Amino acid sequence: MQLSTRTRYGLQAMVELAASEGILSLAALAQGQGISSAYLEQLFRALKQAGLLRSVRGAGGGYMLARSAGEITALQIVQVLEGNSAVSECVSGAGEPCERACVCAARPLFLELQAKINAVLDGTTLQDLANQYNDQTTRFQNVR
Amino acid sequence: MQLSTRTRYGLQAMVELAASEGILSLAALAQGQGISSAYLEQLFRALKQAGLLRSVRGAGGGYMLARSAGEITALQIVQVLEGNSAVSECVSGAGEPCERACVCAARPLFLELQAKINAVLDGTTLQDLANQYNDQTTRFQNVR
DNA sequence: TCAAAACCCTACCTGTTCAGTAGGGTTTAT
DNA sequence: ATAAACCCTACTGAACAGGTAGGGTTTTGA
Repeated sequence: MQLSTRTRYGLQAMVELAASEGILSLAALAQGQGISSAYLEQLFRALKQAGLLRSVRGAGGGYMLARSAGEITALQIVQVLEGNSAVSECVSGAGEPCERACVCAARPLFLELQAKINAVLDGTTLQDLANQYNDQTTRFQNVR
Repeated sequence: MQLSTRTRYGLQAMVELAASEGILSLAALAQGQGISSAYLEQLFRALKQAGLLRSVRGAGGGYMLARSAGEITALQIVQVLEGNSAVSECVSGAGEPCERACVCAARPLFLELQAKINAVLDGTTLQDLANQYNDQTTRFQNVR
């Protein structure tokens, strides 16, 4: 039931991009999160192919959001990075339900669960997260 | 993000027990779901240790719910069968948040997600699922 | 009584996935 | 032209999911 680290790292890096409102290099982002840039690169490649990121090559280059932060939802990011985002195969939109669907005792529960999860993810944009992130960081710095 | 088959099978079997309102043998339940009784047994042992099931040994024995179906929630079952029921370590009630919690961009999202998931699971009892199951089965039989 | 049904328990196995590394390419600013 | 930075493929090691195997012990019912 856990989200993968791919998703966690990817989300965090996307929020940093949203908060910085500009271009950031892979190396800078990776260092900020304490992971290797090679690993973060894999995640960013997937996000780029999905149309959520744009990249600028060459010295001084880096990554930036392909759209405004308010137009990118957590759901979009999760769907790209999480291999299997459905709670159970039988409720993944694409595939057909399992052959026992019409007698599956748990399916109504799974459907409800999936709906709520998607609602939360789809209702949260990078802008929302970036705002919270800024508040949090500010408070944190004040405390120090 | 998927639930394990342990959880799915366990839930389904528990609902069957709730719907039958009596004692059922492991063999009968396993056959009903098309899995081996040895596998289902593992799940049931865990559920028994957690106080959700009672067993009767010997010929003619089997398993039954330890409490009424209305008093057993999906959350209880999931927590027993799903090794790691939290969306992310940093929001699992027991452990402390990760060392980056106060600067984690994604934590507010994870907290909200976890809360909604738990609300759905905790708000669903075996009785609810058994009712839906009976309705469904009845309709299905009528169609045939 | 005694055999079979049924629960009880511990190991083990096997394939997949996660998490991450390695290492070489190509583009571009300076 | 050189170094920064993105681009891409392949591989690896550990953990876990999803079972199987095989031997107990308890109890019923003929």
